[in-house]
Amino acid sequence: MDTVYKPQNVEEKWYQIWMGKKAFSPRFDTKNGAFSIVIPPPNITGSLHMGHALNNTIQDILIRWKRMKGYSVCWFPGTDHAGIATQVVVEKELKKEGKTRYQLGREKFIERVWEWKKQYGGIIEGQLKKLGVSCDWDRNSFTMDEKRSKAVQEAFVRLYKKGLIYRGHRMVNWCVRCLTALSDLEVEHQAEVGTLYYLKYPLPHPVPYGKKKFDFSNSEQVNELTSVPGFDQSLNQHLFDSEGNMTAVVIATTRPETILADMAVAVHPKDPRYKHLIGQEAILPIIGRKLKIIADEWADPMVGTGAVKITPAHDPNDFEVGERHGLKPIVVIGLNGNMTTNQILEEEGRLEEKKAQLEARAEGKEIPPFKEKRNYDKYDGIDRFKCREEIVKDLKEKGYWVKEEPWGTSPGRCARCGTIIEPYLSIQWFMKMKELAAPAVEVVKQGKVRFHPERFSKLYLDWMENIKDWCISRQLWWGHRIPAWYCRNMNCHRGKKSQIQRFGGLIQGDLKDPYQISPDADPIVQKDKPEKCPDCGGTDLTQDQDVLDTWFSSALWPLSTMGWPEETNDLRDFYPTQVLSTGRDIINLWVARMIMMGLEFKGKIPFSDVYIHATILDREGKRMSKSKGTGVDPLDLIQKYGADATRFGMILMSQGQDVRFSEERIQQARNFANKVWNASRFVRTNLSDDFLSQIQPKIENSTLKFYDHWILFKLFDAAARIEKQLEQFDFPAAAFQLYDFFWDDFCDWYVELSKLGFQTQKEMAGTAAGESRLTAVRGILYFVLSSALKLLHPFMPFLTEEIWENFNPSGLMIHETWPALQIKDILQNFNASRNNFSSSISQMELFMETVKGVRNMRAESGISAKQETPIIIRASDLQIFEKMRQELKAFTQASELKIQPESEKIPQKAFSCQIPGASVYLLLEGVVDLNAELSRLKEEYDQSCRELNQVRNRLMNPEFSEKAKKEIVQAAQEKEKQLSEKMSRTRERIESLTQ
RNA sequence: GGGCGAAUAGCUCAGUUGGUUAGAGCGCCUGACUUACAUUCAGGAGGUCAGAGGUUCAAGUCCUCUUUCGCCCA
Repeated sequence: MDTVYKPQNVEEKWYQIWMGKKAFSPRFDTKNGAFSIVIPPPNITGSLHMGHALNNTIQDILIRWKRMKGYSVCWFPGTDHAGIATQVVVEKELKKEGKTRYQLGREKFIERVWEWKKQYGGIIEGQLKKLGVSCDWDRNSFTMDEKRSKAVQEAFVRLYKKGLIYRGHRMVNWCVRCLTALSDLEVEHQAEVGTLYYLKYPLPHPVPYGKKKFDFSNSEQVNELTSVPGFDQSLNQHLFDSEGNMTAVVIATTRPETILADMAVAVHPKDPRYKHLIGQEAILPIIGRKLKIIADEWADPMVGTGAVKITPAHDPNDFEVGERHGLKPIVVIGLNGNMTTNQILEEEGRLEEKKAQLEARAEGKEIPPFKEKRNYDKYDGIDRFKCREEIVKDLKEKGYWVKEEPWGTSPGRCARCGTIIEPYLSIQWFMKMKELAAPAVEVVKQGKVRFHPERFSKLYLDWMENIKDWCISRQLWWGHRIPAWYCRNMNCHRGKKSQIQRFGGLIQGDLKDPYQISPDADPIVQKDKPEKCPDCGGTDLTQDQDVLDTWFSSALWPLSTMGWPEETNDLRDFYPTQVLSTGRDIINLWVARMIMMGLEFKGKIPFSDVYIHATILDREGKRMSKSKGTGVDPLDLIQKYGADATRFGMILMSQGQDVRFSEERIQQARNFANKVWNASRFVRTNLSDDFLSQIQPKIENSTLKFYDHWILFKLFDAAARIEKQLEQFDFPAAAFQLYDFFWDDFCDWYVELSKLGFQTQKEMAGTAAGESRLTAVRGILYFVLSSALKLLHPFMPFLTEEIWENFNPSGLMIHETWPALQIKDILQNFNASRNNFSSSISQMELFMETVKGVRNMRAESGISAKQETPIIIRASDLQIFEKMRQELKAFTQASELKIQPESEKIPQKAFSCQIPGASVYLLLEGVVDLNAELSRLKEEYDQSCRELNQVRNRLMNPEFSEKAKKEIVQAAQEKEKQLSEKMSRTRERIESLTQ
């Protein structure tokens, strides 16, 4: 064994061995039942980031722990096809070749994506393997593979037939860059400072304000006017003529570019400022369209002027207002985010002229002008934000701009590309969520599905209880194509209903609308393509162009990985799973949907415990970002420190819900791995092969010393805590427990003490007592180390496996049995009594106090640790010190150790310290700096005095002894006794020095 | 606007149902190559627990308010 652990040399080897021996496959020969987890499938375009690394480490800890505990364990791995992301990646590749996906065509493009997937889609799986995950790779799944696609089709058809999936003409979130609809959860909002523009819409004729004719010179009337809440007097000049009649209405908007699509002006029905305008008309600037002034509660009197323009085609709320008031939506922003006047042109009968213009442009001919020019023609085809500037400029020039002010907004942005999304009216597929959510709410409320930490259930419930229908169709090519077909026979009843409709979302320069089929269409929904139309028998059928949201297939993941809808053995054996571990950002996006689908299709929850792990942030506390270069690549860490250290370090830092990454933690873990390695090396070199070949070395309690008992107690205590912490998903606590036990207790104290055991054996070589003591020390070392290695294995699989080979060459650590250590078993195992153990433990504590006291004195007095010095212990109980004379002498580097009753004279030329029940003196041969010793003692005395006062104050309070628990009062009394005893010893010492 | 979380040593973080002198790692200072390990060992310094008020015999811990920061939802 090398003196330094080199992870790079062993990790690959062990992963191959585990794979070769099928160590990750479930074993059904156990009595403990099943334990299964489905992996949150990483995206095939992605590469391993810190979130993956942490999450998969957590799952692997659980999996390896349960495997060692004897469960039939299965971890289902797999990847996700990531519709948009993958399509974008392949499109970029095509762009380098100067091609677009449209040139390739849908089929060819999809072939191309599969090729890409074959080449790069497995990268992340390889990266997970580097981390050491023990997934059952024989059960690997991909959301687009044949089985998973079948599950998607089955689910879609069943939900459609139940009426839980429907087509609808609705306002959706549209990404003008990705050219697809998005669900609400894929839109992110971030506060920004925008502008609120106040624009004047003139009235066709003056309207008297209220009953009276309004007179500006009449202060009473002005007062009446301004007494209306929210009335902005500075607008008077824009609103009234000299007669006091209203001549215009001022609206406030953040999106002036959409005025082209304005269909009404709305005011609140109770708003006194505008009561008299309801039912009147206003004239839309630039366009000249006459707008009805309508009363609708959507208009908020507190915002802007209280009057608001209504653009049914470009705002979800306005759309609803439009529905209520029968307003026609007119689309003026195209699918790509550029303005389009096509619909307006169509209404004006000028669309043919535009077509001619486009054709002329395409052929390079002279472009014929419109016969009649309109002043809004120039906006056609320009970017929506550019258009905003243009329109504001034009409104200013023409006197319609009143004022503008900064305004807080939070525009929706595409979660994938950051582009500001456009509310877009289109035909999409939706899933009805209320009905599906109801049972999924119940299972969480009843505690059948538990979140860890618990508070995340609130997040889940809040969302689920206010759930809206889910837009599941995407205008992409890569994904599960919706299994719906339409008849195109115009003579067929069904075919007529399916007729292609065009909506406003035209892309400028390409008048061919994306294929849209009437919202009234009656699709044939089934898993495979129908041979003919069930109504007319015609074969001219066309499949829906849309694919499903990737999350649709993810929602089925726990079912589909196990082969649903087939009644598979895996479903029988492993569904439901026990734990789902993931990040909090996808609780609603993914976890909630899996619960709904699991209940819907299997009638069972998909998992009982949801663990939400910490989010690893960068050093500044910001989200790690690849583009900003603030990301930490876990593969670099694995390369540098080893997979085990990366795993352990991440766990150490993963406390709380947001964690700043610190490489120091990984280093700490690397150092720990090395410590474990070297301690194992020490133990191994002190064990003979013969010893290891014995099944279980017999250890007689009579051969055990106090520190043997102590380390056993510490081991059992640690094991019990670790077990509990793992059960409670407290991984950092378990890791720290292992760290502290192994390093502080085992290495720093026990291993050092055990060396004395080996020395003793030398001295007593050949004697029976020496031999049995040697066996005992070896036995304890082996027992404690091997137990600790097993406890450590789920956290550091490679290291422990590599070490284990040296102890047990024929077996694998991954197959070892988890140490079931409980404090009560300790006595039985070692045939010892409770008293025996507890006195050993307090003896060890006293031993450590004494040693630390002497070490401290040596450091403070500048005596090297090596220099042997006489030491005197004056104690009330001599026996207890006599019992550990040998160990004390060795650990304090005493040239001579005297254990004396307190009646003995106090040594003069010495440093001293007080420990419970005794004073320890370090005798100095040369001159003792008595002043240094005195000031040290005085400080100690003062400190004790302060503490004593605190304790006494508490004890003197009658309420304390009345109300506090007995143990607490007793502890305080004990403390007082100890302190006053210590103080009298210190005082005695001070007096002896000052006399 | 609503909700959640955080604020503890120079840095990153622990701190169980309130109960001895508030801990760890790193960093810093002092000393040591002690036959498993310098990725080590021994010792030390360093904290008004964000601020104010309250409950209690007792508050880092519970309650209220304030300040700062992060996240989520609308």
